Amino acid sequence: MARQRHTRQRAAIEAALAASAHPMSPEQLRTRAKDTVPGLGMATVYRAIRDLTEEGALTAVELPGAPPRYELAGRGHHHHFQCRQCQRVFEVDGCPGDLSAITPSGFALERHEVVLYGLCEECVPRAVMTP
Amino acid sequence: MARQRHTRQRAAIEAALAASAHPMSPEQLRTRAKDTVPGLGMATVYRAIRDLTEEGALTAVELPGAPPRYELAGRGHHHHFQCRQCQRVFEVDGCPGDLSAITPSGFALERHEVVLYGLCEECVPRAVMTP
DNA sequence: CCCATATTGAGTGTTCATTCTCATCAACCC
DNA sequence: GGGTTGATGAGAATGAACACTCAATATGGG
Repeated sequence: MARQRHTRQRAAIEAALAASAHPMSPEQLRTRAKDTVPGLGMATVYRAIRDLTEEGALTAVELPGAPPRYELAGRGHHHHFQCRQCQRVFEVDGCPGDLSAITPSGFALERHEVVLYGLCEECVPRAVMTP
Repeated sequence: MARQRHTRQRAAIEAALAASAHPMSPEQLRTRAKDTVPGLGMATVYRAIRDLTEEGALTAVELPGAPPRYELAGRGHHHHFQCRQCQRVFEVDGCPGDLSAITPSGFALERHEVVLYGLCEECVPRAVMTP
């Protein structure tokens, strides 16, 4: 059922999501929201994720080999970049475009995911120094 | 340590991998190999996967939101198509090509994954009939 | 063929992510 | 301000994927 009361914890979770530039794991979300509501429990974070997703306000970002991360919905079509060093996930604005050319014949293409891997802006310098 | 003896179960697992046109989950692998070795246990499948991967003969295919599947190594760069109906994963030969154009500036792109979703050859007809 | 021992398989353990339980707390209508 | 009751939080419970244990089995060199 939809929630009926406004609580500090729910507000903190939504604020953390709105403030973040990249999709967040439930743990990351809790850590951020704890700045506002120190006692915040994991169960509350998961409840918020469930409810917001049902409302359509939150989108799950599924990456290979990792639990889903979450970002606010309505950002339009985009992809993600995961840093192999810090593990953080960033948004990528572009898109390779129409992939029907590489779709096997007889198959119906409905959507696609592209994930880029490498080093993020912050980890590139560190990698150069450490051979 | 590397294995030292040839066993029926190991042979059955390797044969199942070689015979399959698409990456297989550990469960699928066990089901196929059981045709040859009925009593095959999961532990043996997981041990085979570990050993073959260490030897470089097996590659893990990580798909978003699903446990890894495995395919024999040495097939060259390619991507995958997952059917939303039967959940099977197929190989896709093409590749969108150079994605450095959409990589955020300052980031170092090392590799990419592309996953296509939709209906496979077998599920397309069924979907048309069932509205 | 025999036997030392690598390998197997059934069951148990572990780990991780997520959900549930329920007593306590706090929104919000009055 | 008080009371109703929905929301929270700590911890236990669940579920999935995979690794470990160990007695029984089977491989392959001699």
